[in-house]
Amino acid sequence: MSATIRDVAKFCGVSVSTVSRVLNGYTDISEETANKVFAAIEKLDFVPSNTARMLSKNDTKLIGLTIPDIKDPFFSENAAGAEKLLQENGYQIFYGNMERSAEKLMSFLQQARQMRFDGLIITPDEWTEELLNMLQRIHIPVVALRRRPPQSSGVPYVDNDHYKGTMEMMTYLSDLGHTKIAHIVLPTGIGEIRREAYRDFCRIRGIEARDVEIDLPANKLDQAKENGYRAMQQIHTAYPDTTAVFAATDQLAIGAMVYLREKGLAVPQDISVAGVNDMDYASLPWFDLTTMSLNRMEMGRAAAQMLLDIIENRQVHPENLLLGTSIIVRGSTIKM
Amino acid sequence: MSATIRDVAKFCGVSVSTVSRVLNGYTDISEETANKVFAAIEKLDFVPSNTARMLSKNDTKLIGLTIPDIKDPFFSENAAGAEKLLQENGYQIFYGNMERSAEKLMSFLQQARQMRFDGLIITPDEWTEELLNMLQRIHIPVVALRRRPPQSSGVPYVDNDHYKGTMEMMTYLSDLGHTKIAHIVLPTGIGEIRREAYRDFCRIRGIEARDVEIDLPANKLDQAKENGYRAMQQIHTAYPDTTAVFAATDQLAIGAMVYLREKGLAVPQDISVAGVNDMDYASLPWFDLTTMSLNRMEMGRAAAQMLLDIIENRQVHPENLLLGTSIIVRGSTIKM
DNA sequence: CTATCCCATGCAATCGTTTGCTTCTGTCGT
DNA sequence: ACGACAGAAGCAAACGATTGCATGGGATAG
Repeated sequence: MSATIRDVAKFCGVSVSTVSRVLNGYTDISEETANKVFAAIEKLDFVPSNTARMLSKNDTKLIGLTIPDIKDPFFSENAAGAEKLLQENGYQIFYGNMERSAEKLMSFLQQARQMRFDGLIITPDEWTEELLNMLQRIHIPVVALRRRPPQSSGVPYVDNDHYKGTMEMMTYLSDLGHTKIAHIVLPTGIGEIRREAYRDFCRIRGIEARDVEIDLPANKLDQAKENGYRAMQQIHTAYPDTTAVFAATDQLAIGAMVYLREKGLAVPQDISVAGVNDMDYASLPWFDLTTMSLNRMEMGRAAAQMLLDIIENRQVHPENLLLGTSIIVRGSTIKM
Repeated sequence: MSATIRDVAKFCGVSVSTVSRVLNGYTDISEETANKVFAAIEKLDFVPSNTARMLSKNDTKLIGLTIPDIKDPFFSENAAGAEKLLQENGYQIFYGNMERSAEKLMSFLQQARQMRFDGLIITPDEWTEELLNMLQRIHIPVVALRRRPPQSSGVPYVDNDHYKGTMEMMTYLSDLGHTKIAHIVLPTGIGEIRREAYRDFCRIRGIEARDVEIDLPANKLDQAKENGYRAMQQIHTAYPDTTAVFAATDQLAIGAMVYLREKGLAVPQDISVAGVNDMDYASLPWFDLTTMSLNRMEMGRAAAQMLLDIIENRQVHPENLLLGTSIIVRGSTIKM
């Protein structure tokens, strides 16, 4: 098919190793030879086979990165952040779309091993025994994103500091004068951390905790709006005097707003609403949503950096990293 | 490092080729030997090297797929559609995030060649000479998605039938009694097709064409909302009696709605608004947007099917494919 | 003038599979 | 009893690079 390094060598009457050295920019080659080789490469339209190179060098410069749900732009931005840094360091990213399926994750990891990836950045929906075993077996450096692995696993991870962020949001709402603040909880590990922060805050300030958990399975997070609606309904029924709601995602917040407006309650005049994520439509007039913004790109970048440190042996066992969040104040929250 | 096929062979006292045949499910192997081999594989935790296999078989089962903009969920769904079919056929997808950069596309194609991809599905922002030359050179089967390649290039493509879809939407609006219908044009190839359909429709029905083109560069399509706002402003100034607007994307439509409401005009009572894409927030109460829905998943799937047909020589030169669209009627459009 | 060293290049093993051919053994038909 | 045949397994040559080591020749030093 395509020309090989041998063809190039033959074409300009040098040995294969010489061509290889030219290709890899070795300096102990006479300029004359180098030029001949370049000319031949051009002429024969030769492109070195990555496959052969991988085999020969026994490393692939390939990093596997899982995307839990390709439809969720959040993850895409994580990925974009990681990609940039890795490419700068000569690595290619191999994406795996998990569609929220643990099974797909397993098969991706199996693939990773067959393909001899140099590293992995994963965002599992759940840390199961099976997953930990698999990671153990494949002998590929791995860092986790957004889902805290069990301490004992030794898998380093990068996430936003949801505890601190929640505290900040609650402080913000509290400083506005709100004392009856509800919280819509996401039934995930992260959700639990935020709930914990929420409850701690309530305890410290001596206000009532009003958290309601939505019952959406982890693989159906796209029904978030409906769930926000239902959660708001519950809150409204159980705690009619609530003046502020902190929802665990913007989508939940929007669902809540839909409910409130349906009931003739004005946001923010009657009740303040805040979310998490700063999705791109959060800034639209109707929503104008106050939200806790996560560092999407930066997370990916940080995870990639961590992985590179491990792969290139700069750091065998890096510290976990919790990135700061920030609160974006818009019109959906208002002074009591 | 990892165990090789040789280790397995040695371990159970057979030849390398025997192990290979077991691995590949050949039938001319005694059951006894096969079992021994399986046991050894298990014991040694052997995983065959894909790299070596690729080199040896001279094919990679890798398909490159470009994503113009990872933040746009539209493309993600294209990808998801393609992925499913390809995986069913034993291919892996290698994604490339182009970030709307022609340069990145070129370097991805170069990569594709080095990696010896078996096929490519690309969605270029523009069909440049440079791009066509590159495709010519790399000798990899390719199909295009969503951007019509020049006829002469011979690159087959899959897209929605924007002409027909636009006609349908215009017919719908017209049937509602609207005769003063404006159109917000996207400055892309697809935009041009829709504009053409729009103008043809106006000519046929004998109504005035009121199309305004937005001036957003192709790499800044995320500013669509601002542009929709400005376009609506232009329309409102130039044609104050307009009663319906068909915007080329949902985001533009939303930008238009923002403008209208700011000016105290009610949608749909004063003016009907329709978009294209059925983005997930189009169905939210405030927007409740009538829209032309494109077949996101199906497009990816169809492109993948076409590519497989070429790769596996079932069809050397497939016909281009235009998928049907459908109009989703919601509350943003109303009878005159 | 020769011993030494360096520069540029070639040789050949290696990476881990696949696969066409050969070889061996035992069975069956005649 | 013997050749033909088939089933099961092995040999060794690919696949297309990389790289440690060997080698040749010219320049330099003593």
